[in-house]
Amino acid sequence: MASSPGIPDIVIGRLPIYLRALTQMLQQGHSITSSHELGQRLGISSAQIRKDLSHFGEFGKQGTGYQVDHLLNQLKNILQVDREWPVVVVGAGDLGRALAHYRGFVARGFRVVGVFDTDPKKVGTGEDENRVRNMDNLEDFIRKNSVRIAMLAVPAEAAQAVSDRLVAAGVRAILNYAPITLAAPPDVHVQYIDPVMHLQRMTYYLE
Amino acid sequence: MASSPGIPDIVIGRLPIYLRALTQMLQQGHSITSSHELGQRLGISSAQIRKDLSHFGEFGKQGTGYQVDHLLNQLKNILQVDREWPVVVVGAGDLGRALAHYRGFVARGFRVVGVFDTDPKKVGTGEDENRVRNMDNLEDFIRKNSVRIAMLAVPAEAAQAVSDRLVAAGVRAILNYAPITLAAPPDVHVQYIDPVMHLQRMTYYLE
DNA sequence: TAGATTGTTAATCGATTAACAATC
DNA sequence: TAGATTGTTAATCGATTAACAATC
Repeated sequence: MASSPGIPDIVIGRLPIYLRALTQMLQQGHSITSSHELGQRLGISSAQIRKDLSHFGEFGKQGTGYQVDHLLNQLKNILQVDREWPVVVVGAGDLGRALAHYRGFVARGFRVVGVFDTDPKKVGTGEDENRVRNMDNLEDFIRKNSVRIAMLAVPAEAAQAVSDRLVAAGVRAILNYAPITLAAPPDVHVQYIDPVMHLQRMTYYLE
Repeated sequence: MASSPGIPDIVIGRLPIYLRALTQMLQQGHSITSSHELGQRLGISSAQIRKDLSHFGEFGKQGTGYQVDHLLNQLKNILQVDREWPVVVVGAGDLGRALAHYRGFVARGFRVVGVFDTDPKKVGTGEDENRVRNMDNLEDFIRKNSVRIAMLAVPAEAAQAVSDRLVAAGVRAILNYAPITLAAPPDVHVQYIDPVMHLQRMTYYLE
């Protein structure tokens, strides 16, 4: 999770938000926008958006604003999603299969190229790229396909062990759906998705 | 999303992380811990953990640390997850069904009490509480069951309209899986889960 | 030109960390 | 008692915001 250069992590975290909003704007036919308009949509100040973008260059025009498609492409380039990253899904339970079937990845830079599970009943089920593979072949597959990104949808008890195998095989980014904090080397990026944590954050404010 | 009292939002957001780690510690048989130990596990400084907790009271003992089960219960109380919140899932696609089937909610304060979809082919499928209900009955169901929390797993195009209906019916917390920013009144809390945004955040650092 | 909006600097605000007295 | 760790204060650090010259 180390970030050597000068750009704050929190800024990087907002770029995908901008990217998503700009994509939507383009779909809605907006060809020009401004930091003010974008900010209003997202509940972010216009100053923050301009400041964030200024870390990477100048993308706008005084008096006019930003060309949506141009800014979009710049952000894709910065985030390195102007290409298609192969991704493996580990765990073929309900969630793993939902991830494997999800149609929204490709348009945004990712393609699920392999799904893995230990359960012999699950291995072999599913169509094409979603055919569930045996976990024994995990490392081979990752190496042969130069996979750098994995989504982890196994039970909490298994998550750390699987994570270690992924890292050893060359994975450098893990999106972990198991509700535990993973231990990983500093050059491996881990992000967490745990719906319960989001819900618990909201119940604090309820009533 | 308004937070009137003095406790920073960012602090509230860390409490579920502490809660999760403490639960795991208890399972592993630790009955006592310290801010230092907890911090190491989570990659957070011990000072920050003590500072965060100090907003809510004094939960430790000098020289000793924290009684895990006691701190756990205190945090559950603060976050209001020392009870069981009824939750509806809207959208019975792959993701919605995965959420409906997920066994991990109940132990952490939430119970899926209803699943809704517009598709007549889906309505009526599923067992017991997971039986998919017709969207026409959404408002009635929410009111009758005093539901305050919803998980939104519908296509992006439908999300805003469904959100408006949920809010009108009394929902005050929405966990949105659709990849769009929702517009909602200030007293409605919205959290977002978009795996692609997490992936895009990591690709920035790859290579 | 007049109006609008950028990119950037300086000021403000808030969060994190370091340090330590209190005390178990 | 001696060692350890809390809760809290003050210092540091970093992020956000306000303001504005530049300029399209």
